[in-house]
Amino acid sequence: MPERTTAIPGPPGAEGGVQDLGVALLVSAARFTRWAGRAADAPMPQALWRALSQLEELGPLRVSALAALDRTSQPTATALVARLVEHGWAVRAPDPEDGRAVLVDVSDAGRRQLHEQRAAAARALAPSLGSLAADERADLARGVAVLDRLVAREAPAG
Amino acid sequence: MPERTTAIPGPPGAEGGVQDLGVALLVSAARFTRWAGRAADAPMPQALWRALSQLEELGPLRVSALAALDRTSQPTATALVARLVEHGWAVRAPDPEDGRAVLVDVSDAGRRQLHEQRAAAARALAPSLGSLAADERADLARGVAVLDRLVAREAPAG
DNA sequence: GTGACATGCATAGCCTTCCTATGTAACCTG
DNA sequence: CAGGTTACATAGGAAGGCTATGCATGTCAC
Repeated sequence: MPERTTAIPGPPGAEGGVQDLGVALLVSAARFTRWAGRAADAPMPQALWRALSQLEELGPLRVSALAALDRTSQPTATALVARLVEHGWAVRAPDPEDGRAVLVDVSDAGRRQLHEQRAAAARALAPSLGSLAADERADLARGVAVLDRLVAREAPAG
Repeated sequence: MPERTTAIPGPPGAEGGVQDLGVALLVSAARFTRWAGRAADAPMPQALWRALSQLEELGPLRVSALAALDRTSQPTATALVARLVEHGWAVRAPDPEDGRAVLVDVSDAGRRQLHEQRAAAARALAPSLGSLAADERADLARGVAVLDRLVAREAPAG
């Protein structure tokens, strides 16, 4: 094999960095997400799991707020909510303060489902993560923390 | 704000870490991928960009090898290759050693497109990454490195 | 050789997940 | 209460992915 030079020149030494870091991060995150999504045979499709997580984290939400948080269009959020409600994982209630708005929240069944989903994901990933050295896991955890802050910072004000 | 407790509870038991790390990683990676994918108005759809990157990194590949690397089904890889070829970003050649097989490789146009894609992604992410502190970026870079190793380790033998 | 199985890719048909554009009902402002 | 704005729903369509299946080529036992 001709050993092509790598397509993603990592930030080996100097700064080189912000540009490469962004691309490397995007590539790695995308590949990992894809891999993990297939490895874990999910009880719930990704889109629903994402939406349901947002609801659990951030309480009752309007459809449009959910759309903003999930970075989807409002129609997509409407559809997601409809499917969640069909499954019994979320409930819709009129907003007492605004007749146009709808407040969506997780149901108890949704919470249970979410825990199961997370457990399945954890099971699927455990072997791989377990094969890492302790300091690698620590690096990964710090990276995740930064990533969380990054994404949160870009989040809509709500 | 009611301050709901975090959505990602840990297993009460012993080490606590690996499980949570996996779920947190998956959640963050998925959210980041989704956010970045929308923020960068991509000249090329994600699926094509993924496939093309693999081709550039790993040289001429059989369709089935590409499928394995990209964690897609073989029919999906066939479709991706067809679209890449349509755009002129990849070329197909018969495998001289196996009449059934096809060797796919990036074209020069594909390489140019890929560089442009990466530049666009870098531009889109630069402001966010730039807003991080230097040590945060370093943490992130280390995390990405670990993630790369993790995904690579799970990759098919090829 | 030649029949039987294995392998590599293509095709068919379907589902999910998104999008934009547009409609409708409820709010607000003068 | 007319006109604009806001919040959600609906319509229609594209992309990306899957399983199942078909077809051609290799491989191996005999």
